Amino acid sequence: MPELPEVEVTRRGLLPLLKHGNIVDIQIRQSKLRWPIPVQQIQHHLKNQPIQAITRRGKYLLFACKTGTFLMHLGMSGHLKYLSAYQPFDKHDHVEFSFQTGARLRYYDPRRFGALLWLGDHPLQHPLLCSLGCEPLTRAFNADYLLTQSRNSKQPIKSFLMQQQVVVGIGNIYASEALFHAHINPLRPANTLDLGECATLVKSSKAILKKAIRQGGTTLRDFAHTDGKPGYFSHSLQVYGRESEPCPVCASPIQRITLGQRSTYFCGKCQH
DNA sequence: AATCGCGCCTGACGGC
DNA sequence: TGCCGTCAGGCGCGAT
Repeated sequence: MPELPEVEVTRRGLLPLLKHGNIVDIQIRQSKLRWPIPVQQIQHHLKNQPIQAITRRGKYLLFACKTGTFLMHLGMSGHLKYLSAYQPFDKHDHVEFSFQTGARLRYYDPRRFGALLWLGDHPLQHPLLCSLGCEPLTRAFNADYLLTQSRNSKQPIKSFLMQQQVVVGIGNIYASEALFHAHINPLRPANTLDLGECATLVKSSKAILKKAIRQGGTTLRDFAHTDGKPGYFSHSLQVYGRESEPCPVCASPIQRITLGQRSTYFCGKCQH
């Protein structure tokens, strides 16, 4: 469940963990994720430590402890289960952290494209984090920034928007949604957008992400108390996954094309 | 320097 | 019923 809104909703849902005392046990049932989990380091640095803060950078979750920080990425299919007591393990429950109070945090990821790494004392200097672009919901992501960044890129704007070195957190779904909202054709070379279009796209991206996070608030309750199924937000998607359906604005059929080997949805009439 | 395409994995779904 | 191809929300890497 990997784009920024889902990760942010997950982060907020996990904050109660800060009150569950020390991690008393870490069970790693499958260490082969995108990179092998550094089992020894994780065990050594986290056992008998409380989690002091949970933050997010792009789609990465960062868990801070006195001994350092560990990173979690949910890949394509990962999500976290926050249990108040033991439950039987699912086949794809790869890691479990048990807390003093009996609460448990489980990392579940059928496709295993995710990651769990130990970053130590200077997490933001880690290679995975140090070259990330700005956070989309901050003032750093603005029209001037997007204009400057895009000047020497001929990439389709949709692919460009998904580059985490430019702006973090926008994945395949929200890229299509933001461009639809901004009335910009996903195929447009990034360097052909003018300042006004950059402003619109920035505004649209922020609006879409914020709305998704708000709706994730609903999912948050499910996340904490039921089986932890990820939120899909599909009911609010305007174009994603809606090939051939009428455009919600002009009713002409939504088109699906492939860009950078990813499905891309747009309205050929509304988006220029 | 920028961009493309591959591969990592499992599972769901549709067609035959 | 089973088999097979296709598709899936990410991302780093090597090749061009």
